[in-house]
Amino acid sequence: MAARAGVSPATAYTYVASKNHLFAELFWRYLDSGRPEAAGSGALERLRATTRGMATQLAEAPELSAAVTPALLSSDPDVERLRLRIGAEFLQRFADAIGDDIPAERLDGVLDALVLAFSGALLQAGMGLITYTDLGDRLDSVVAAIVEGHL
Amino acid sequence: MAARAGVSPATAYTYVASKNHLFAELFWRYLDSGRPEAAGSGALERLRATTRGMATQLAEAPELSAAVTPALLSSDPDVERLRLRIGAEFLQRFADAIGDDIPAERLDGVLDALVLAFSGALLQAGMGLITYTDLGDRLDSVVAAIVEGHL
DNA sequence: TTCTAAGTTGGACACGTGTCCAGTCAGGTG
DNA sequence: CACCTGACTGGACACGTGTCCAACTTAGAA
Repeated sequence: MAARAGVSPATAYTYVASKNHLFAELFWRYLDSGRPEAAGSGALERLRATTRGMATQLAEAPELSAAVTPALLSSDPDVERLRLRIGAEFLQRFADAIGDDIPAERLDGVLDALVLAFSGALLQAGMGLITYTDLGDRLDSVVAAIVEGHL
Repeated sequence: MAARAGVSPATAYTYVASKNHLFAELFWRYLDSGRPEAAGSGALERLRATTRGMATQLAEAPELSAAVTPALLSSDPDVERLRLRIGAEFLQRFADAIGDDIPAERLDGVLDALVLAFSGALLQAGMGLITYTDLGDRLDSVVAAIVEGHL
């Protein structure tokens, strides 16, 4: 990557702390570039639009998505920062999608379940167990299973 | 580890393919050693007993649990085999816990959500975002959020 | 006894991922 | 003009994770 950027490896390390940090940074910027404006009449519809949107985005950059999975596990402080930001971003998007369609006393559990399931799905895609293309369909049914009964 | 086993590193590599394979194998054996006999009167109760049991087990070997998280991401064929086995084991345990308390046409989605959420939780614990000790509580509310409305 | 096969070994080698540092170079400042 | 500063560089070095191989040991078969 340093070569592609026209600098020496040593110089590259003055911009990013590690390979993992580089991947995490790229992923974060890519994710951030695709902020959704998930509209829809109900929480389920908006949630699905949200996961669909993210799944589509990931499917459009499968190498990056696959590379970020192990990268985000690093204990590198710069990676940790981005990890938290990415996690918070997921949470925010799901919360926005739900709006106030789910009673406050159940919201945390549902959000938690959504974030964990989404992380799990990313993990499985990162390991090649499912393709990033299949992510969307898979998440549809999972999202439905989670929010059903809370609306 | 070779030194602890009293053999040379070269010999160790005749038994395991890689460091990742070693961790995956140890984790699988550890997981397999703690097969639950989750009994209970309802699916929710049995599911909670199942996740509780696994969370407790993981909490008792946090180093191993943390080590296996990145290890399982490896593309090493031996790791891949174990990964599938471990995933299948999770699925089986959840299916057993649910029994026939959830209608067949919804079972797949619910199981999928449970497995993904559980993987996600393992991931978060492996990254140090939550402790293995907190896993149990966290999973309780997530499991409830998922199966609620399907019973 | 001799031979064989399996298991084991030290040590050389390779690659990826960084770290470190002395030195160069270009651009702006006085 | 000389000087300074900050960015950049080659190259040496270090560590972890494996791979490979010729040689050695040992148990059991012939």
